[in-house]
Amino acid sequence: MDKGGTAIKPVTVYDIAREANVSVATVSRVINNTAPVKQSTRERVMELIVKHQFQPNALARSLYKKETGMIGVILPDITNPFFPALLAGLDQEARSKGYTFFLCDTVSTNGDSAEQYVRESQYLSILMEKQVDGIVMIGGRINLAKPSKESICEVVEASKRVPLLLINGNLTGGGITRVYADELEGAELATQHLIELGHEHIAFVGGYKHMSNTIQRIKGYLKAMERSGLQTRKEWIMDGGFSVASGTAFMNRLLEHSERPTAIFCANDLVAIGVMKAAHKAGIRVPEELSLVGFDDIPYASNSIPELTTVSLKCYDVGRYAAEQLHHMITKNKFSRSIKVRPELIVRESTARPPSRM
Amino acid sequence: MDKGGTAIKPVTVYDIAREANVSVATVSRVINNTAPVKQSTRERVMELIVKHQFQPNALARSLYKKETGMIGVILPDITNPFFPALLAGLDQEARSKGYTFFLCDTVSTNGDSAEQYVRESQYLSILMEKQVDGIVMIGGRINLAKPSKESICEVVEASKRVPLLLINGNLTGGGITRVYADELEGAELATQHLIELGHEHIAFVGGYKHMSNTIQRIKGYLKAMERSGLQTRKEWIMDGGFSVASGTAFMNRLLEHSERPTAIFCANDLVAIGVMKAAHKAGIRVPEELSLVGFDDIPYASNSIPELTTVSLKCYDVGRYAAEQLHHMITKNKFSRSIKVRPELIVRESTARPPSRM
DNA sequence: TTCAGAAATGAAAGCGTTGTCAATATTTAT
DNA sequence: ATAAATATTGACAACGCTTTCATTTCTGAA
Repeated sequence: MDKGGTAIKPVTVYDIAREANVSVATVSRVINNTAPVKQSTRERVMELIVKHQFQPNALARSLYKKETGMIGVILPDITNPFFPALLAGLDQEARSKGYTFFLCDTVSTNGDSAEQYVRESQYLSILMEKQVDGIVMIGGRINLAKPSKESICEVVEASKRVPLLLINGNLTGGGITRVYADELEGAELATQHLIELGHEHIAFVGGYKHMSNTIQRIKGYLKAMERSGLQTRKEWIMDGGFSVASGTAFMNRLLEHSERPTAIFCANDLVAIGVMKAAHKAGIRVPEELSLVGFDDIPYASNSIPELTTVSLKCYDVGRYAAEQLHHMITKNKFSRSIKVRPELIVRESTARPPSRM
Repeated sequence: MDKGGTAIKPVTVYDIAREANVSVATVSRVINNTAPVKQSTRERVMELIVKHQFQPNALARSLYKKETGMIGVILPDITNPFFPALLAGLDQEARSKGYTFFLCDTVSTNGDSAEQYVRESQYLSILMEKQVDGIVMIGGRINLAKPSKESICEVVEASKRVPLLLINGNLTGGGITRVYADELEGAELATQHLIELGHEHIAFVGGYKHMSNTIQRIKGYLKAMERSGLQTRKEWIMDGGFSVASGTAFMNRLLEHSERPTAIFCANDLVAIGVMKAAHKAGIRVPEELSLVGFDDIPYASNSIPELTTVSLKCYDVGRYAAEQLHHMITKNKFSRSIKVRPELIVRESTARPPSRM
């Protein structure tokens, strides 16, 4: 247990107390301003504290106080540009309330989602053992269209022990508080935009049909199409990925047929960018010959050429609300109500009227 | 301190011990396999542990053992696509050794760097109070060309109390262990590549001259230019940002003059993308009329149209080495030697021979 | 049966804080 | 000067765990 050599022996309240000729209680009082201390002794203690650069041991404090000021965040992949905005919102709000984050990225290097799920479980345990004040879960298993019985059980069980909040995802049972974006409405918005521009042949590509977010987006797309009495085609609804690479693959598959849609609604921005690349390579101009709308409004969406029309899920707001709700759950220990946040269409350059028929 | 209502009263070793009719010592022994326990009692205790889903309190354990298994990471902005790869490397290596991360993002919402620096200090304190086993600092103040006396002092002071490792940055004094990419060599590589393609008129744009990374990159650029006896011009060396927006601004400024470079080496990929956008708007084709090389090899570099030639700083490796070194410092308590990792040129589509003169 | 040695267990100290409660020092009022 | 306040302070238990050291229980050999 001893690490030998170079480390300075940490100074404790006892050291300070001894040297200042007071009791540890008094030292504690000046540190925390928790009770009046005579001016002269306060100064004496303070001096020693700065002299020794004394830093109270948060473990001991938390052990006694039963609060750590830490919030654990479990997310599937920090690399996904979708998350930083969410985290920024969470952070902003949580920091102002004195919390600090414990980030747990469950991404598996080999992309194996089974491995990812076990890491979610592991982190859930670790966070509880570390006595975090609350836990936020984003994506991963809770994002499955059909979460397994065990997943639900595990999360519900955890939520009984520690304030736990779900962001986005699909774990609606068990009375767990959620803060989530209305993906269905977002998809409707996107599709409606295309329709209003005059498009009638609209494809949907991207995502995974076993994930709830994809299902919601497809539902929204279908709803908008139906409302306008527009036909949809099986071959024009494709899933199989959220990446740029999958986007180019989708587009290339679309290109194999003689008939092509005049607009594509992509499951997310990355896919849209992939589609844009493939279109570019095939000599198809966006938006003149092909309109594209993405989803998520990742920072890069405004960097592409042309800039991408997309729908913002208001991640920053989602994060803020989540932190607010969680704080409420921690301090009042109530199950808060779930919050749905409404998305917003961001029109940029990748959409236009369809090419006129000849 | 009581949070009332819904929370389950946590079960402790005492509860298990009482119900199993053994002492807490025995319970501890079966949990940690730290001494032989009779098979029958081990089973009895185990049963109760799973029955109550007992989870030992990591605070109490760490308090006694003086180790938390946590590594604190202080970085300036998780949003910067440069970091995820670094973190992935760190994470991969550190997790295998049983550590878990404590991520501290010091970004300030209003972009005020002064605020950022105080947050670095705050986090440094918080991490030490939370008794992390080690700390990794990336970017921020340590990245300044001239770090302030106080910064250096503070970091050196911290490094005396806890194993501390710097990634990249410029805090070379004080005998602090660093793991860093050789930015100078990277810049040389990039410039050399352009020169070998036949370019003679090469500009450097981006970065901030008060930051050490920018200075290194400019140095490497100048070194390569000089070696080949190529002229450089004051107006073709511009700094002022690392963002896409600043990139387009640089390009537009370049466009104001009648003479233009045939190639631009950008301080990072984001700037390169901004330049590319501005070039596209001005009707200048990349790479036919203008070659572009970026720096960092962020994931997006291969998503742009055309794909960006850039230099990889081997972030993943840097992260892995850092975790290795830090682990060594934690367990052996030695100051490890600093490690320099060599960058690599990634040739993609944004560079070509210069347009032939007419 | 008896005893040495091994195996299994328990009691209690400590890790570094905070908070309670009682004791002491200092004022203020009489 | 003295009693009755009030303002400061200290001793100690508690937080939940691990580990040391001593004790008890068991094993097999004499």
